[in-house]
Amino acid sequence: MDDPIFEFLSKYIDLTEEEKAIVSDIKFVRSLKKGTVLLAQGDTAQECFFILKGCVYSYYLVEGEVKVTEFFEEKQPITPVSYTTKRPSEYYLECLEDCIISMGSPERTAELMQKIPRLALMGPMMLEDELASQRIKYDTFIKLSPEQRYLHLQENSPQLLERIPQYLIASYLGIKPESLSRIRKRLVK
Amino acid sequence: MDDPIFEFLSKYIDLTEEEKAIVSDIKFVRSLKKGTVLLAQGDTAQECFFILKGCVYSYYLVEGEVKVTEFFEEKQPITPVSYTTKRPSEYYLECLEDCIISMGSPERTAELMQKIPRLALMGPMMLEDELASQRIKYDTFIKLSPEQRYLHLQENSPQLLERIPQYLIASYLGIKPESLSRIRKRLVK
DNA sequence: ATGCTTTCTTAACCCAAGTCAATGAAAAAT
DNA sequence: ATTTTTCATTGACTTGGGTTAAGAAAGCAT
Repeated sequence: MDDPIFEFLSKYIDLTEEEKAIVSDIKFVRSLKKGTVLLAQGDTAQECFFILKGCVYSYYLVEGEVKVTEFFEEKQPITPVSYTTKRPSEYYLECLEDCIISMGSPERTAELMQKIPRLALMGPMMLEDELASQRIKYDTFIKLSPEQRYLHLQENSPQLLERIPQYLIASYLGIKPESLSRIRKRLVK
Repeated sequence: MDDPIFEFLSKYIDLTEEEKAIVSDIKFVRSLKKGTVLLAQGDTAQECFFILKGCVYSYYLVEGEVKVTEFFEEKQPITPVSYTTKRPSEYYLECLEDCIISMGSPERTAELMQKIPRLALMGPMMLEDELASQRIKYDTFIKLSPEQRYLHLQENSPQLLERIPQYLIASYLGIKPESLSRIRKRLVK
């Protein structure tokens, strides 16, 4: 059983084979086409996600303009703010490629917790990790200029530059596609 | 007993008078002069903080330049990343005014948890709040231009503009003091 | 293959923020 | 009270990202 979901869970908790079988039994996987909107602004999230295959991004629509805040890849969990707060989402979640995604619902989560109580310990641990990475993201953005942010991305997540269109990378860096083109040109020298 | 610390705790948990007495007994309060460094880059935090009076800010030193990431005021808890991870801090925490601060240590926290076990429930709740506000901060920064960020601050935290020197506000907005001066001048019209 | 759409690049021009330097105002130190 | 230091503003000039528009390149569908 080399499901990516177990590789992820093992970061927090060691499951027995029986427990893995329970998880496999309960989990709900769907294949989604590129462009599928997992969560729209204004809607309240009914599900959280775990990416088995593919790539998802989150963005705000500000006066008709896309402002990308995050890319998610394989083995990453996505817990929309709206899923936690039960209030309408301020941002979109959309598949950037054809995706295979495990969908989490409050009901399935409750069932899992009931059958494997110690899974509940994962919650705060994931929260802590999430908070740490969110802080790093903010601090990095504040500390660096657009050009430095591009270099930082190249250094730390080169695979994103391969798989994601440049106009979305530009948005993620807080600049326009034209500016990213110029930055890349400058850096070649 | 109108200690600000109880007003804060009541957001998460209702304490009886006896429990409040226990908290009062264990808590450790100190008065600190303006300019006191609560945590220096490179040091590992031994304490977390709760501001009873005064104002604290966090900043990175990047190539000799101060990059402010956050201001903390009365009734705000400060849990340095370094306190959670036990690794050296990447940023500074410093008193912007004379402060009265309640200091939290692992030992005192353990003692509190032992005497009032349900306080442990607060941890994940605070984490969740912290994560939400961190996300909002990042998203706001990404979505807005420097000028819009200034207006946003004026709208949402006008008291900060009163009590904090402009060159630190400028840094917090991601710009230079001269630029903030010009923005303010533009906006007067 | 062929055309159609999406994405990327380039160029010319504009504007806001950065830089450097000087001055003035306010706060702190003595 | 006066000196010193810190903070805020202004001006002249530079720089880098935004805007607009055009064309090239890469993907996609038929």
